Order: sequence, then C-alpha cells, then structure tokens
Amino acid sequence: MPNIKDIAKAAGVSTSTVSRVLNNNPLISLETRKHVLKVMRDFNYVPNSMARGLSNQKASTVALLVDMDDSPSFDNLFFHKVMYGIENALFKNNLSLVICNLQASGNRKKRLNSMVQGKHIQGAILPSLLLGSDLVNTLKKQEFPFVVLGEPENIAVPFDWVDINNAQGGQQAVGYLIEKGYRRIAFLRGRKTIFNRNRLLGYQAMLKQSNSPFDERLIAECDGSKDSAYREILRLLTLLSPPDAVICGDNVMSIGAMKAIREKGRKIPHDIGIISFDNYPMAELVEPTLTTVDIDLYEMGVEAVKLLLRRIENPAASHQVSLISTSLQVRESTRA
Amino acid sequence: MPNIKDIAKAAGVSTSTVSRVLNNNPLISLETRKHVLKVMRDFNYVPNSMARGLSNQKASTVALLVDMDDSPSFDNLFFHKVMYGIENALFKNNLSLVICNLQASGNRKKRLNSMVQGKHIQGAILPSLLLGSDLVNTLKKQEFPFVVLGEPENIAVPFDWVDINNAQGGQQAVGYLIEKGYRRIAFLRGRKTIFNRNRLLGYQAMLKQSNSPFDERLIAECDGSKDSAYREILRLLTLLSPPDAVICGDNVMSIGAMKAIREKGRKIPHDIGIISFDNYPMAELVEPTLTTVDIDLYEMGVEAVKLLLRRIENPAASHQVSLISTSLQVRESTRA
DNA sequence: TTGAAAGCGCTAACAA
DNA sequence: TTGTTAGCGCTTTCAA
Repeated sequence: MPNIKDIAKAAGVSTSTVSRVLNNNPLISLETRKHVLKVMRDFNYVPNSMARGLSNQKASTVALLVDMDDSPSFDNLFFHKVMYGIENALFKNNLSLVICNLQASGNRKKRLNSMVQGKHIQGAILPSLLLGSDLVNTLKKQEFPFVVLGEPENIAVPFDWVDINNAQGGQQAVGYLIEKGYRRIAFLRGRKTIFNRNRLLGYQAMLKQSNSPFDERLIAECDGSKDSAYREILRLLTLLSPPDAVICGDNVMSIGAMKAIREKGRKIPHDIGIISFDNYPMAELVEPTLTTVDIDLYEMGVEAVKLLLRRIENPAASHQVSLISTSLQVRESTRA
Repeated sequence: MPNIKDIAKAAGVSTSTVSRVLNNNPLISLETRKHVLKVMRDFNYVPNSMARGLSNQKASTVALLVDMDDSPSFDNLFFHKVMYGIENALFKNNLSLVICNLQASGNRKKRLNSMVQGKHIQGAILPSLLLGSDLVNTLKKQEFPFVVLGEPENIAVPFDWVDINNAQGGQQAVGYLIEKGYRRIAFLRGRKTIFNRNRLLGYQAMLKQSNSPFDERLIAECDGSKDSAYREILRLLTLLSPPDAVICGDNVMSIGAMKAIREKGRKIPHDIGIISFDNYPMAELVEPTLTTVDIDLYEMGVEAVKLLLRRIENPAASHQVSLISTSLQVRESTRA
C-alpha cells in the first residue's frame, strides 16, 4: 500500500508537493498537479486518514449521538431518515458518520468525553432528548461543535438546532380540513413534548386565522398509545356537538381513533375526517389510508450537517435555528 | 489538552512507560502503574485515537455498510436492532461504529476502497444484499476482515456470515399450531428471498416430523405486499378443504391475510389461526394481536461483531457461520 | 522494570 | 512554484 513518499518518489517531486496536490493547494502548477494525480491513480493511492487527522489535529468523522435504550426515540423510522440525510450530507463533505450510543445505563459523559478528547470526532449531532443530563454544558465548555435535533426545552445556553416546522404542520392540517368542509376539528395530542405543543399551537393559529371558533373541549390529551387515543375519541364522540374531523399526533394514535370512530358507526372520511402527523408505512396499510402531515426528516439531517459544518468553520458564529417545512400527503381519510 | 508527554513529565517517568500503562503491558510494576494511572486521572487524560491508530497501523472503527437507497432493507426496524447490537458489542471492545452508505447510485467500490485503503476502518459488516456487485472479491483480495449479515446466495468465495435461524422459525410456527390443534396449515410466502425459502423449508420439515400431510396447494406465493397477501388468502379460503391456520412471511402480509379472513366471515383465532414472522410494533396494534416468530436481531448484531473480531484476530481462521435462534411470541391470533 | 529514540504518514512553516 | 524539515501523539525496538 503506497504512501505519500512512494508517490513523491515516483512522481519525482517532494512529499510536500504531493500533499499540496492532495489538498488542492492553488500554488501548484497545473502541469505538476496533473502529473502527480496521474501517479496517484497509477498507484491506486489513498491517503491515510489517521495520519492526516493527526497532522491536522482533527478527525474526519462526526458522531450521531443516540440513546438506543430509548426505543421511542431510536427505534423508529424517524431516526432512520434523519440518519440517511446526515450520512449523505457528511459524505459530500468527505466526512464519515459514527454512531455513538449514549445509553442512560452507561456513563454518558465519560463516553462522550472519550470521543471528544480522544479526537475521535470533529463534531456531534444529538437529539434534544439527550440534553437533559448536562451534556450541553460539557460540550459548550470545551467549545466542541455540535447541533441539536429537535427544539430544545428549557436550556439556558444557546446553541444551533434544527427541527421540523411542527406549527406549520398543524396549520396545514387545519387549513386543509376547513377547505374540505370540515367544521369541528378535534386535536388529539400525544405526549407532552414540545413538538406536540407546537403542532397544537399551529392548530390554534390556523383556526383563528380562518375565523373558525376554537373550542377547548375538542382538544384531547392522551399518552400516545393506541388505547388512550381510542378512549379519548370515544369520549369526544359523545359530546353534544361532536367533532367532524380529528388531527392525530401520530399514526399509532390514528389507529386507535379509527377504531373508535368505526365502532360508533361513523364513516371515514364522510362523517369524520382524519389527518395524522408522521408518515409511516402503516399510514398506507390501514383502511381507509391516512392523509398525513409529512415531515421531511432527510432534509432535517442534511440541514443539521449544514449547521454543524458552519459551526466547525466558525466557532464564534451566532447561533442558528432551522425549521424544515412540512407537507400534506393526501389519501383517503379526508374528503376528496 | 494533555498528551502522553505531559503525563510522563508529571509522573516522572518516560513516555514509553505511560504508553505501557495505557496498553496494560504486564512488565510495568504495580506501583508505577498505579502512580501513572492516578496522574492520568488527575489530568483527565484521554489518548489521541488518531495517533494511536497511526502508530498501530489500524483504525479503531468498524463500518456497517448499508444501501440506504434500498428502503426495504434499510428503512425498517430490522436494521435498527442489528445496529444496536453491533454498536454495543463494538463499544465493549473499544471500537466505534461508522455507518457507510453504499448507494447503488454512487460508486460503491470506490467508496469502500477509500475506507479500506485509507485505513479508516478496521473491518466491515455488510448485508448480503450488498454482495451482488463484486464487493466480496475486492475485500477478499485485500484480505480485509468482514462479516456478512444474512445467508448469502450463490457466492463462490467462502466467508463468515450470520443469520437468523429461519428454518427453525418455520418449525416452531408449525409445531405450535399443531399443538394448538390446527391441522391444515397454509404458508404465505413473501418475496423469493433465501430467508423465505428457509422458513418454508422449516415448515415442511416440521410437517414431516409430526407426520402431518404436506399439501402443496397450501403454499401461497405473493410479493410481500398487503394486497397480494389478501388475494392469496381469499383464494386459499375457497379451496375445497381450506386451511385452518396461516403462517405469514411478515407483519405486513398478515394484515392483508387478516382482512381476507375477516371478509370471509371466519374468526381468528377460533376458525383460523395466524402466526407471523417478525415482531414489529404493528403486531400489537392489530386486532387480534399477532402471535409471531420473534427474531433476535440484537443478538445477530452481537454475533456479527464476534465473528468479525475473530477474523481480525486471526485472518487465516476457518470460515464460520452463526445462526441465531428464533422464539415464539404468543398473542391472540392463535388459540389459547 | 524502565528509558531513549526511531518511526507511523501526513502537513505546513520556512527557505530557496 | 517547489523542497527541506520539524512536528502531530503514540508505540515499540533496543539498550540499560
């Protein structure tokens, strides 16, 4: 396996010249560059990433920190798509992605520290869920570049983050339902997370904007499970003036909601319309298929990398936030 | 950030002594070792991974190669769980996991080559799906350590691989159904993959073993979609002597099957029992909930790492295969 | 049981 | 525009 010396010798130049070619240094004459590149190709030369990293004092990897013990956050397609986006964006920048599992069961700080201090990674991307333990402070103190996935809650220090524009999603759902003639739109909220709150805020904002009355009784809170959704919808359907449409926090809740509606003898989408957040495969497996608020998680990953690279480039830059637009995926659960 | 010199100086020893302590070299006296360890702790010292790697001529990472473009293989919980197992097992061996996306759209060989030759990774784990292009040969030729996930098909060169014991799963399903009094057991096979074939083989083996008649007409082939499963089951139910139980290739097919059974007015599990392969969340969301053949993907990841480390340790070792046991997850879709 | 020093492959300051 | 050379932080051989 050839190294830079071999190339230099074969090309009849010094190692620094080869290095410059490698790094696209503009000082090199076109002729020399071409020649060296040819030799590299002939030798099938690939620079040693560790030597490069050591010399440059920076790794060529970025970590995606996750808590794999936390199934709801890790064990779902959400994560996959984000990861896909991240990997692709990193690759385009000659970086590679390392997955680092910060389980609650292990010593998170220690593990992260060994990655950071050990120069294993150049930056990190982590879900806001992981912020609880004072990881942020640790990272901040070391001036280590990182970006957070999902709007953070109650964190004093400022940092870069990216999230889905959940409020916009709520607005789109309401707007579409109104457009289709639904009038009493319920909102089935899942766990008390910040993104569910934002979705609700969007819902309220759109009702107001379209001069529709806002009825607090149409907001149901559940724990995100199928069963709790089922119970809540049954309850809503016994109201004096029951809803004629429901916006569900996610696909799982939608299944509980649909069951309740079916049992009450109402027809979807004729009597009651449903829009669900998220767009998992099951949205197309149920009957009728679900109209969803689709969230572009791939793009969210790409954006996270963008922010991270910006931060690495300029550690002192002002903190930035990116929100990814949502879009409606119309299927059968809303009137045509 | 302290380096090995700082530690050496502070401890009043040479850098080689510090290095020996770092590497658990037994030649170091207990006293010296303790002292050096204390200084390390005081300084919060973490060795630079790149310097180590450069010196040792080997990276501290292992790559999981995936094709993220291929949704069916990547975009599912299957992958998550395997990854979970891999990460954990690697971590226990002071290795970290890098995700490398070998999309069909990109130049796979080139990308892999830059990882391997660039000393970015010490070994690789890849799904058998990726073997098509002659990646194996490339890896083999370089004597690069790798392990394959999933039984390979038609590959001439031998290598280490690990898979779920699918045949065993088929046997368990049949055995349990027979035990519960079902007599005419249909097998709804998904795409023509090797693991579906193995499941079918297990099915046949167990029928034979329990002296149950094997009726070819009870084997239905479909493309793995809900709709094709629905059609096939409808067809089976019109046979002169229709099945009283169905083994489905996966959860999605089960949904189509259940729909067909419901429409025909048969009751699950009374009239017809269902067992599904895989154990996705949706198995618990449908009604009745699905009895499944659970596959331990976490363990499969762990095992893959075990084989990989063995190969790294001893490149000339004989090739090994590991099959992970399946287990039955009993729920409502089979008689109690 | 420990230390001195060369070397892993690359980069960059300085010199030419 | 290119070459010389001193590191980057660690490991390991050889000598003591």
